Amino acid sequence: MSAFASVLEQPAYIAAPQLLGAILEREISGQVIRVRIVEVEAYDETDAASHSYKGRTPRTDIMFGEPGHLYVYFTYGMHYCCNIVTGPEDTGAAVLIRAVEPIEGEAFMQDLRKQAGIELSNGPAKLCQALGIDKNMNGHDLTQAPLKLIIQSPLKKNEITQTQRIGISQGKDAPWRWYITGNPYVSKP
DNA sequence: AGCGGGATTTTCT
DNA sequence: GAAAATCCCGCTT
Repeated sequence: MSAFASVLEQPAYIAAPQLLGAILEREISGQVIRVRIVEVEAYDETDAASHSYKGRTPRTDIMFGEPGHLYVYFTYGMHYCCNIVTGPEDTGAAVLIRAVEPIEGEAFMQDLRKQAGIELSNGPAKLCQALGIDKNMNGHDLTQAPLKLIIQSPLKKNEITQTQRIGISQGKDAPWRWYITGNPYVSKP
């Protein structure tokens, strides 16, 4: 079994820390952008903060679908955020990507974002804009172009910080946020 | 440096 | 009708 499937078929809170350090490869307008995931949060249907908590709706349908697909949601009337659906299938689980670090194509990301430096991708709505992700990408299979997820070998435990999630009112107690310790693109340490 | 409002979709009360 | 897994801008200390 590939690393992709064996990681993502697990529950979100187990898959999430293993996605730190993974590479996202985006092809858009003939350009290639590559970034590294540096901050994630886990959500599932047992979790009051999750969109899937209150059951399956047209919007959350993707979360209950196949692991390894992309769940994009529109929020606050202005912003897109993207998640990686995890398993087991039909559990309404996903990992929110909160921050990424540019590796390649940073100049083109700046064109999409109209911002530079840390501001390129140190937050969930920011990185979606920098990668040109919108609702047309909802349900996309992350093994396929133009957006691929490439999972790397797991980071050492001392490179990862685990803490509580950000920007939610319910379920604040669950320590379901992970980030790469000391990485400058992390939205809030 | 820090607070407060605005933008405006999907869902629930 | 209001709140939400957010960000940005303008105003005040």
